[in-house]
Parts: sequence; C-alpha cells; structure tokens
Amino acid sequence: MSVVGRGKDPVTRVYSALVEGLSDVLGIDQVQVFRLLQPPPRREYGDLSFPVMRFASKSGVDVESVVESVRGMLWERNLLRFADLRLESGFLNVYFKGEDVADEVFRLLASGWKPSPAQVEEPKVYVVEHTSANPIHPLHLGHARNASLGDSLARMLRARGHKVNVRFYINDMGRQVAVATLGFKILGVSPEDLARVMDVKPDYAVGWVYAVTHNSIDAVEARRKGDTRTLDDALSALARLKEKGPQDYFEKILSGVSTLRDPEGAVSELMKRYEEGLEPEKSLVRRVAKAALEGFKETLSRFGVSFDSWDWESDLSWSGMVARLLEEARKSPYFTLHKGAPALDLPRVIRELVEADTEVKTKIKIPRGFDIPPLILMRSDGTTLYTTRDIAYTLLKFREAGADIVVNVIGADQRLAQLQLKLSLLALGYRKEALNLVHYDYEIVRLPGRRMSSRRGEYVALDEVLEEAFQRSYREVKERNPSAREEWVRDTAWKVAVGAVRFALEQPGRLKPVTLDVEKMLNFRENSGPYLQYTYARANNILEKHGHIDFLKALPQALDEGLRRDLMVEALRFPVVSAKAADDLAPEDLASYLLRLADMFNKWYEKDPVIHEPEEPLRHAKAALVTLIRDTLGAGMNLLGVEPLPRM
RNA sequence: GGGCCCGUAGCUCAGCCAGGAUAGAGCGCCGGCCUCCUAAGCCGGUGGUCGGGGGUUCAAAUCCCCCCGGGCCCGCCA
Repeated sequence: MSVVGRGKDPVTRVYSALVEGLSDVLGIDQVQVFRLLQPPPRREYGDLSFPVMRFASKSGVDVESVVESVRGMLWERNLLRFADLRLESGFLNVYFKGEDVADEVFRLLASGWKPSPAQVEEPKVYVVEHTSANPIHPLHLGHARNASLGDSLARMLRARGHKVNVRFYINDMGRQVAVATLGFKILGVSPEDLARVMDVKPDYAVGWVYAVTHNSIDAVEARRKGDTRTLDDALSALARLKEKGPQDYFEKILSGVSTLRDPEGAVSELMKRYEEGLEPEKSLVRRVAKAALEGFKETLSRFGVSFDSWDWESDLSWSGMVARLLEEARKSPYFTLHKGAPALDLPRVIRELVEADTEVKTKIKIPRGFDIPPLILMRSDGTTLYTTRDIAYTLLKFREAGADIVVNVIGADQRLAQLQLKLSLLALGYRKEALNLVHYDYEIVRLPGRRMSSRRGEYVALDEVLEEAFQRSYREVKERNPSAREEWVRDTAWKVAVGAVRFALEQPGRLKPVTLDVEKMLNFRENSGPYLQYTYARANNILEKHGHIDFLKALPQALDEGLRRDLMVEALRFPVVSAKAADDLAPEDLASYLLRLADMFNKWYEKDPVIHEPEEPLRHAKAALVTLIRDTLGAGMNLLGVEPLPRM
C-alpha cells in the first residue's frame, strides 16, 4: 500500500512503486519519500529525483544496492518499460520513456480515462469549516480569501477520495450582532424593508445599520467619559456613514441611541435575553442575522462556494449542548476558579497533558516561554463565552459528521484562541479530537496602509471587486467575440471575473500577508486565473477544429521528443501533484503547477501546429496530447474554483 | 514586556518546515512576432550583498543564536 494512492496512468504507478520501494529499502517513512521525490532543478537530471545518498549513508546501506532493489521492484510490476533509473552524483534519477508512456496514455484515452487526483487507499472523513463571517456586514476580501481557500481545500480533499463535510458557523451570539439588532429595534424597520428603501442587498443594509449604531454608541459613551480621541473617531466615521444611507434613518438611530440611559447596558441586556431564548429578542436577532446571511449566500453562490451545513451558535446554547459541556468541565480534574469565575487550568494542562505526552507534544506546538492564563468558561452573570461555545461546536463537528479530521480555516490572528481550544479539549479528555483539529491559518488581507474594519465601515466588499472584475472582463470578451450572444458574453465574463479573483487569493502562500491591490488582482495576464482559462480555451479550440481523434491510430514515437515529451510527462504528474497538494492542504502548490503546465503548453502551441499536421498518425498523436493537457488543466482548475471555459 | 508570522530582482512572489546538482517565475522596462490551431499568447534582452551578523556542516536562502524592519496576538470581547 502506498501513500501516493491509486491511479491508472504510468507516472502515478511508477511514483507509487518508487515511494513504496524506497521507503522499504531505506527504512524511512513513505510520506517523507513522497515529499522528496520531486523533479530535479534541471531537466538533464531526469523527470524525478531522489537524494538516496543522504539516507543510504545514514542507514549504512550501499547506494548501488538501493537502486538495484528499487529497479527490481519496478520490474516485478512491469513498470520498467515506462521508466529508466539512474544513479547520478548520489541522486536516484528517473527518466520516463516517452514512447512507451505515450502508447499507454493513448490506450487510456481511448478507453475514456480522464486525469484526476490519485485516490487515497484509506479515505477519511473531513469537516472543513470556513468563512464563518459575522452576520453584520457584507463579505469583504478578507472573507473572500477564507472562502476561496476553504472551498478549494474541500474540493481537493473530496477529489482525493475523502468524504468532506463543509460547514459555516454563524456567530449570532456576539456583541456585534446585538449592536446591529439594537439599531433595527430603534428604527422599527425590518432589514429586508430597509434594503428595499436603500436599494441594496440585505447584508449591506445590515452593515450600514451596524456601523451607524456602533459608532453612535461609541460617541455617546466617549462623550460621557470625556474620551475625545474615541469621540473624534466615532464622529468622523458617522460623518462618512451619513452619506451612505437615508438621512432620516441615520438621524433616528443617532437620536435613539443618544436617549438611551445606558447604551452599552442595552446591548448586554439584549445579548443576555437572546442567549436565554426570550422574545422578542430571539426573533429580532435571528431576523437581522438571516438578512445578512441571505446576502452572504447570494455572493457565495456567485463566487462558486457552497456549504453542506449552516450552524447557528445560538442553537448550541438553546439545545443545552453548551450547558452539558460546562457540566463536563466542572467534573474535569483541570477545572478551577479564576478570579472567582469557572475556568480550565490550561497551564497545568500544558505541564501534564502536553509536555508529558510525546505525540501530543510534537503535534501541538507550545511556544517556548509561553505564558497562558486559565481559560474562563463563564461570565459572573452566568452567560457563556465565545470560546466555551466554540469547544462545544468543535465536538459537534467531530460527532455529527463522524469526522476523523476537522479543519478550521481561520486567520492567523486566531492562533492563540485555536491553541486554547485544543488545550481545552485535552483538559476535558478529548485527546483524539485535540490531535485531529487542524487550524488552517492564513494571513489576513490588508488594505494598503491599514487593516479592514467593519466597525468603521471600512472594507472592500467582495461584491464590488467581482463587479469591477466583471466590467473589465466583459469589455475584453465582447471585443474578442463581437458577434456572440449577449447572454453568452455576460456568462463568460462573469466566470472570468470569478476565476481572476479566486486565483489571486489562492495562489500566494497562505502565510504571506496579502496587501490588497485590486489592479493587480484584475490583471488577466500570466499568473492569473484567466490565463489558465485562456490556455484551456486555446487547447479546446484545437480539439473542436480537429474533430474525432483515433487514439489507437496515434503514433507513440511522436511524443518521445523535446517539448512534446516534457509536456506529456508534466501533465501526467497531475494526479500525484494534486494528491500531494490535498494531503498538504496546499492549494497554492496546485496553482503553481497549473501555471507551469499552461506555460509549457503555450510555448509548444506557438511552434508545433496540430490541425495543420499533414501526417495523420502524427496529427492524432498531437491531438491526443492536446486532449491530455486540456483535461488536466480543466481538472486542476475545477479544484481551485476557476471554471474551465471552452471558448473565451 | 512575552510570544507568533513575514523579510529572496525596481514591484508581487516560489524555493525554507523535510540542508545538497548553475537561486526560479510573473509584473515592469527595452527590442522583436498576428495573410498560418484565439496576441489574455510567443521569442530575445534587462535585473539578486536570499534583511544584517555570528555559528553548526564536506555543503546553508534552507538548521541554531543575536540584531534590524513590518505585521499579528496576549479580555469575565467575538
């Protein structure tokens, strides 16, 4: 059995055999071999390369005999006809044989085979939670990065053969939702009605009311305390917000908040009553949150992102799940009182359950000299805290879906919180869950010079960026296809826009802080989603003009030279590359691979005509190669949410 | 104050976790290529003290230590 997984194509089969063979002979982990067996820096060293001497010298095995054993293994599986092995300066270099590989590929294509990620031999159940934006404002580009990454991860894991359950956590119990609700309560209007008056999507109406209410409260409180700086900030935010909505509604919120004796207290009271499930707060809050969610769903569906379940934070409380968790916590040996409040003694958890447990210690990294206070579970007034509810939610994710692994796609700013979550699970005896909870962290998207702020109402909405991208791609598509149907032009332009934005958010490494530059994001040239779509369309165009391909008439020798051979081998790496990208939760690796493949294809495209090739066996071979490239690009693009376009 | 992430070409980044074969792309800039499968393309040129300094190693962009710059996190907020 191999960690590479199953695939019918010769490259995947050779890869799989090499990983098993090297792992056996050298006595090292298959995963490690998989990581290191890669294309060498230069073509002349072959198609794949592995630093044998590094391990052979360590384990005292003779390098030559390692290569011989591996060669024997390939021979047993009848794979030596596809690849040569050579030992060169301490590296095991693999050279694929173009003609025999091509012959096999033609056979596969003739039988209807399509490129896809190598299939895992032991499928797991994954839960991927992503986006989970607070329902108080439209989705902005920060959420878009989260949604792009989360959705791509889900698609990749699913294609790899795992069972994947995708979830959105609705934080409706926070202060922010309560603030927005207070605003609507003062207005006495429903979010939907206000959206109609403002002629915007419901999430924009909620966002505006939230920001006006929040800053009104800030202004009132700051004035009372004599905090001039906060007051100035709030007033300037209000001045901007006044321009963005109906005057009378603006005034009504502002004066309504001003007449409250204790605005902060009103918000707290609203939160408390909501947690208890009391009317009318229960209906009011839900109505506001639902309006925002309605806007989210519209945006997400345009963005190509979908969810299997929407989990309300409040349901966790109302169903008694949070209360039961608190009961469990009280019985835990790590339960303690901190400043009089019920808490978990996390410093002790680190000493006793992390430091003393090798597996836990290697999987849950505690920073050196790390100082962490006990985690408070409940306020003195008896209401619960976010983290407590999050512990309950984590358990729900594991239980409800029967998950082996839960992946939380959450910003890097939540690292400490996610660590506390894992430590809390350990404290409550959920060791397996703690070890299989993955915080997929990524750096936030910043605006040039500052971070986005929904409180100040400063953010770049995803809808706006998509609209801008659409305008640009519409002009280009129209220009290139002057006689095309309007409906087709709009549809195509829209897919190009989504492809551009999604790819731009997925391609950079997730730990690089992304400073938002809409201009760059909408550059449709190389290194972009539209570049992939364009390349796909070019390949498809050749095939449409070529017509029927007789794969069995194709000449295998034709793909045994130069660019054609390299292109074929590179395309055949897709099953393995996409499999590894899924295992590593690394969409950016797949993105880089697709760009490289597209580059190679475009270079070949210039100099080697397909449909004008006079010799039929040669032409069919070239067309088969184009088929392989097109379908490989298409499969990869689908995994990243960049829709392949037959024409553009 | 403590901790974490980032720093590679004018700009945006890959390579770092798992040290090894002449540090790679793209954008930009300069110069070429559309009677021929879509020029969102191709070809050529330009461009690097891998933030700085020590150390480990036969070998360091990669590992360790110190420093500098930018960001983030340390609540009975979410």
